[in-house]
Amino acid sequence: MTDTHAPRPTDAIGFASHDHHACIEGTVAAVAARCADEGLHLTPVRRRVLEILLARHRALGAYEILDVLRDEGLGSQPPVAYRALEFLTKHGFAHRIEGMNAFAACTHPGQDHDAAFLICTGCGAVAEAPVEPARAALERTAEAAGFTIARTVLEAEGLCPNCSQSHPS
Amino acid sequence: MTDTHAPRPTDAIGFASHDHHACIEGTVAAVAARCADEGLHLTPVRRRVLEILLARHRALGAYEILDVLRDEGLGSQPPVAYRALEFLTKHGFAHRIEGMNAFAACTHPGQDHDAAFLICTGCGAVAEAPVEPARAALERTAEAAGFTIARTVLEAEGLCPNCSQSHPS
DNA sequence: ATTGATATGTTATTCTATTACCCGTAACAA
DNA sequence: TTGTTACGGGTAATAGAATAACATATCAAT
Repeated sequence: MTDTHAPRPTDAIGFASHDHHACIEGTVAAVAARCADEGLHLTPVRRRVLEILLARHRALGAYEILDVLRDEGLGSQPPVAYRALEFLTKHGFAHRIEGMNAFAACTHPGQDHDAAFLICTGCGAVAEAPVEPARAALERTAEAAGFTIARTVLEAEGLCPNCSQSHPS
Repeated sequence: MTDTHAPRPTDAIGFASHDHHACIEGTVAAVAARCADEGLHLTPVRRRVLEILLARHRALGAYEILDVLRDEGLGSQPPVAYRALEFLTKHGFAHRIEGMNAFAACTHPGQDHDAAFLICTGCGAVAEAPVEPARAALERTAEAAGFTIARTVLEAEGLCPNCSQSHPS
C-alpha cells in the first residue's frame, strides 16, 4: 500500500491520480472473469504478477517482479516470472515495453493486442494510449513500401503532466 | 561480397534491390564527410562497424558485430562494439532497433534523429521509413494526455514485398 | 487407474550490456 | 621540453535479461 488513495475517477489515458486500490481490484476481477470465460487458468503466480504490475503503474523488469515473488515464496527462478509474463502478455493482460526490457499491466485487458505507450522518464509511470491513430499512420507508410504489418511497437518517452511541471527544464 | 549486384536505383523506402556496393560506399563517404564537418572521429573501428551494418541491410546484434571485428583483429571484447555503436547511434549514423536488441545502419544519415522501422520477419531486412506521419499521430495522442514526447520508438514487424509473395500464408 | 494436457520447480546456460581500470596518443598550454 | 587534458581503445569482471532442458506435480476426462 504505497499510494495516496486520492478518490478520483480513473483517467482513460492514464496519468491522473485515481483510486488505486479499486483500480487494481477491478482490473484483476475483470481479468479473472475473462479467464473464466475463455477457460484460461489465472493461477496464483499469474494473478500475483498481474497484481504486482498493477500496483506500480509502471514498467517492471522480470527480475524486479521475481524479487517480489521470491520474498513471498511464490517462486525463485527466472522461468517462474517469465512464464507468468508470457501468459499475461499472450492474452493481452500485460504488455512488454520493448524500449525498457520491461513489462506493464494492460489497463483495458482484452484480446491480445498492440498498444501505444507513453513512458515518463521522470517518474517511470507508463500509460497505455490509443494505438489506432499512430498505427494507422504507420500502416499508410508501410503500404507505400508494399510492407504488411503484423505487429507494431509504438512507444514514446518523455515527461508526464506532473513531471513536466517539476522539471521546468 | 555476398550480394547480387542488381543494378537498380536505391529505393527511398528500402526493400527494392539496388546497387549494394555503391550504396555502402556512398553512405560511408557521406558519413565521413559529416564527421569531417563536425570534428567527429570516424576511427577504423567505427567505420568498420558502420560498413558491417550497411553490408547486411538488416539489424545485427552487438555480439554478431563483435564476432566480425574479432575475426578481423579489430577488437574482441563487448565494449569495443558497444562503444562504436554508441558513437554511431548518438550521431544518427545508425539506429537501435528496440524490439530486437539490435542495430541497423541509418539510410539517410543526418543529425541524431528518431525514425520508424519496417522489420521483415521473413528475411530480416530492416527499412527505415519516414517517421513524421506516425510520430505526428503519436504527438496528438500524447498532447491529449498532457504528455511531452522526447523520443519515440516506432517499429513495425511484418512481411516485406518479397517475402509476402513467398509466404502466401 | 491411466492418460494427456497444463503448470511448476530447478539447474544451467546463453545472450545482452555495463562498470572499472589501465594504457597510449594527439592537442595544447606553460 | 614538460605537464595535463581529452579521447579512443584493450581487457577483465560483472550485471542484467532471457531461454533451454529436464524433472515433477496437478488435474480433468475417460
